[in-house]
This record gives sequence, C-alpha cells and structure tokens, in this order.
Amino acid sequence: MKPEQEQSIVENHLRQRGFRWTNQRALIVRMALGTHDHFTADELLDLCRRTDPRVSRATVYRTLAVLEQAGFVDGLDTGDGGRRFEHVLGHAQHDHMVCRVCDRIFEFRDDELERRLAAAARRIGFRNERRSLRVHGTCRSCQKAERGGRP
Amino acid sequence: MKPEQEQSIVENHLRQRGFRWTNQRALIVRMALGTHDHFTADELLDLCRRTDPRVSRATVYRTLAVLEQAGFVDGLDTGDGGRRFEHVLGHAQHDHMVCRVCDRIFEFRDDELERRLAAAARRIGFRNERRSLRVHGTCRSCQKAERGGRP
DNA sequence: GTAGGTGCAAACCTTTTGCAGCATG
DNA sequence: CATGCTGCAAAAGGTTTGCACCTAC
Repeated sequence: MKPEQEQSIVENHLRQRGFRWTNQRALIVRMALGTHDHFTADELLDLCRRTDPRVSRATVYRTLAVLEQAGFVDGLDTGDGGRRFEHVLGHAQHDHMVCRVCDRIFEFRDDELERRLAAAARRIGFRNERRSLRVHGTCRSCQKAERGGRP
Repeated sequence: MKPEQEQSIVENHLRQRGFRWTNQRALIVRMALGTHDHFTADELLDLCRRTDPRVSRATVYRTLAVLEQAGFVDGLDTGDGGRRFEHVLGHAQHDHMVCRVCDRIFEFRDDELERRLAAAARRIGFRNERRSLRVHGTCRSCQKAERGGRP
C-alpha cells in the first residue's frame, strides 16, 4: 500500500469518528507510517520537529494514544519501563524477539501460536483481545561476535 | 518446598557469588518468597516495613534487581509503565492473562507453546533466553458481569 | 580493616494533565 | 462560533543514583 493511501485511510477513519484532522496529526501520522522501525515517542517527536519545530511532545503522545486505540499503531513495552511503537497498517500480526546485546528487534510469526493461545484462553474462559509477546535472547550476529570476539 | 528451604537456597546462591547476606536482604527475600501474588516494588516495600519500618525503597529496588538477575524473581511489565514481580522458585514456567476490566492476573501454561517458540527462534538463528508473554482480554467473571450488568 | 550495602534525598525519564489560546468543521 | 486540539509548563509515577555512614566478612 502506498503511503498517501494509508494516510487517507487514517484520515477518513478519524474524521468519521468525529476527530479533527489537524496539521499536527497529519504530520505525526505521516512520520509514524513512514518509519519502518520501532520508534519511541521521543524519536517520533524529533522526526516531526525536523518538519515543524513547534510540534509539542504532548501532542505526539495524545496522537499516539488515538492511533493506538484506533488500531493503526501498536505499542510494545521494552521491558525497561519505556515503550516503542510500530505501525500496523498493512502488517500481519506478528511477535518480537529482542536481542539483549544489540537491542535490535526481530519480527516473527507463527500461526500455530495463535491457535495455542486461543485454546489456552478457552480453557479458562478468558476472552483474548490482544497480546504482547517478547522473546529475549541473543541474535545470530551477536552470537557470532561472542564466539569470535575476545573473551 | 518449604519457605525456610527456599530462603537458604537464595542465601547460599548469593553468598557463593560474593554478595553479603544482610538483615534487609533476608527480610526482603522472605517477604518476596512468602507472597503468592504478583507484587509491585512498592507493595513489597510496605510488607517489609511492617516488620522493619526502616527498610528503604532503594534497597528494595536494589535487592529485586539482584534477585531478578539471579533468576529467583521475575519482573513482568504491566503495560502501563509499571512492573510486577513474582517469585520463580518452585514454580513452573508459565505465562499470564491480564483482565483489562478487573486487572486480575491469570497464569497458564502450554508446553506446545514452548516448542513453537523454540522452533521460531531456530528459524532466525536467535538464542531464546527468556520471554514475556501477556494476553490481554476479559476474564470469565467480567464477561458475565458485562452480559448481566446494566449497559 | 575494607569492600559492599544501606538510607536519604535528589535526580531521572517517560508519560499525563490543567489551562489559556487557537483552529477546525 | 462551539468544541476539540495544541503548546506550555508543571505534576505524576516509577525507578535510579550520589554520597556519607554502616556492617558483614
């Protein structure tokens, strides 16, 4: 999907729900959809400020909250109290592996996982609405560095 | 396993690694192992202060960090920036479902899940060391309340 | 005796909020 | 032109840190 297309999906969705489409929101949405990384609120703020230095941190947080509620953006906690966001539009459901050496995030997907979680929820009568799955460990290249590098 | 037994496992482990076994640590460990709930750092502090009002918040955090590193305690982020801890000694590996209505935490366990995660890690050459899996949704009794209660 | 641990208070970091003014629909 | 949104600055909440004193080994 093209960026402009995604942008107007978000715009229409928000307008239909009575939200206003302000310059700030347009900019924040553009930047959030344009990034393929997992970004923090602060990184997104910096990105936006390169275009318009007057965007405030509060507006970025408020807009991220709206986008998260609408399901366009997904927030993942990093395990150290912070959060990173990723855009969801046009992305399949997936989970994350986080390398504790280089902090890089790898995405993976497993359909059977979905089924197991659905079954586990059914067993205890829980209605499964969303999940946060993070595997911590060491990525391939950091394992190599471990073996190759000096002790 | 009896509490005193667990306590001395922790004591021995820490002593062997050159940590000192202080009154504060003994108290904090006793309280942490004695709780079957998922507690916050602050709740643990309160518990400890009932026995010794002079325990400081900093010491609780410092001790929790030591215990987490040693693998006796596991920290789970609650999704709203905070964390809760649980003791791991004598508990099988398990995951959590969090009810977004009543905030209660349900534990579940699924061996096949382990296998799928191991397989997914293998596919991308990742060494899987620990994980954080949290399913958000609505628990059985809050679903009932939803249906039964007024709209 | 000497690391290492503790308590206190202040610093930190990320996120939220109150409020007055602004801009969208 | 009414309401929702924004920017600012301050508050909040959870966690970490600097430092002087204390204590386990």
